[in-house]
Amino acid sequence: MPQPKSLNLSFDPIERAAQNWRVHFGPSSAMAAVTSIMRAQQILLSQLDTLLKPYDLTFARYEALVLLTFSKSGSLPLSKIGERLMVHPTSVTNTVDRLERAGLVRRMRNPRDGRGVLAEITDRGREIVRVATADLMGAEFGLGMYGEAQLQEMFDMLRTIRIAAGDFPGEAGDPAGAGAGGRAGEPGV
Amino acid sequence: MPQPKSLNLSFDPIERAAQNWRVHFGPSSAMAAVTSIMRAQQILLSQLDTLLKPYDLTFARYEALVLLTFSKSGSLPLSKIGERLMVHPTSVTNTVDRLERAGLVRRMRNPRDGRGVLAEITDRGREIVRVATADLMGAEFGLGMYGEAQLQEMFDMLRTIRIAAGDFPGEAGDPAGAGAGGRAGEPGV
DNA sequence: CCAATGTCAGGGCGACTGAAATGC
DNA sequence: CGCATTTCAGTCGCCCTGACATTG
Repeated sequence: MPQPKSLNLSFDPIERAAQNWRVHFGPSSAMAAVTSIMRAQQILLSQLDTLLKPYDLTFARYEALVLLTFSKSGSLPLSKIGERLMVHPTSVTNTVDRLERAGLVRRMRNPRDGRGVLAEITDRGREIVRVATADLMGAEFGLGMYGEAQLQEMFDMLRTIRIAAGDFPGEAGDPAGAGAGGRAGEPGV
Repeated sequence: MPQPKSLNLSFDPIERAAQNWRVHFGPSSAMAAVTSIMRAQQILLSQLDTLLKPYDLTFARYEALVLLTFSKSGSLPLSKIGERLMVHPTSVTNTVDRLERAGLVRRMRNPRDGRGVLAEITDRGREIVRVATADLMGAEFGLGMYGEAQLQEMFDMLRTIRIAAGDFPGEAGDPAGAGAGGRAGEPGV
């Protein structure tokens, strides 16, 4: 958990860094953007973890729990969890360990693949997700200062990075100028 | 260092999560935006750390080093470094420890404050910054897929979060209060 | 046999708390 | 004295590598 300190500077440290950067090295918009993303993530993660602390959850563990509630049977192979949450297999093991110790999840052998293990959410797990989610939504995930359109814009903008990183195919450009209007809706899949 | 794995999914995991979210909990743009920021940060940090690895630097250490090159004397009190980089005092000690062990920085007593310690960049440190920076700029900080205007937009957008978190006063940047839309400014506080 | 799944051991990194030494 | 600066010890969280057992 990063530091949520107010740190009350009288100036924007990133903007100042960008100015210095320009003087010493040249153009700096990319550097300013990267640093902004880093700091924004730090702030948000800190806020979310703080909100989740009463439930003895971190955001990573919360995400895993939510994922399980989305599945029909309330259970998923650890491999699937790792894939969807984009985390390393050993991290999944660790996450499930903690959730299991907290009684929010249960490990079971995968009936359809003896190599695999299923994580199944417990009733208690479902209840925790319910109340924790209410809290997070109440806090608007720390993004209450944005409007719907801005949130959409942010999502669209950052998707470019994820596509470039090879997270998923992403099919180059938007089909037939669906650009601004399109939301994260279901793309016919 | 997070996983830079391609993970090659056939769909956007965040978009899918957003769809599920809508079904189970309701509106989800904030959730999608937060998750996007998290993933973008992970991707970028991974790329930057990979670029810096040949120099035995992490992005955090690199930032500290760069900050020192910006100062006139090539040295700064550790407290100042922590303030500018927005990191915890103990983290600064740790960062400077590593930089010092690598011979990129030197500790010296602050002549103007016996309590304080200065970190001074060495010639070798300056040289490392030079080449590492060239690498990072060559890679456009992992943001080469964006245009100048988009980078600017991203910076502006994320600044709202930083201001709301109290990083700095904000809303003072624009001359004559030329507010291009509602800013999250607090007048009295 | 080879591939996939999961676990464990071990290490790195960064953030944090609490306590202490030093000097203002 | 209180306060600021820095360090150290220890903890925690997450990520990663490498090795291993089990199973398909």
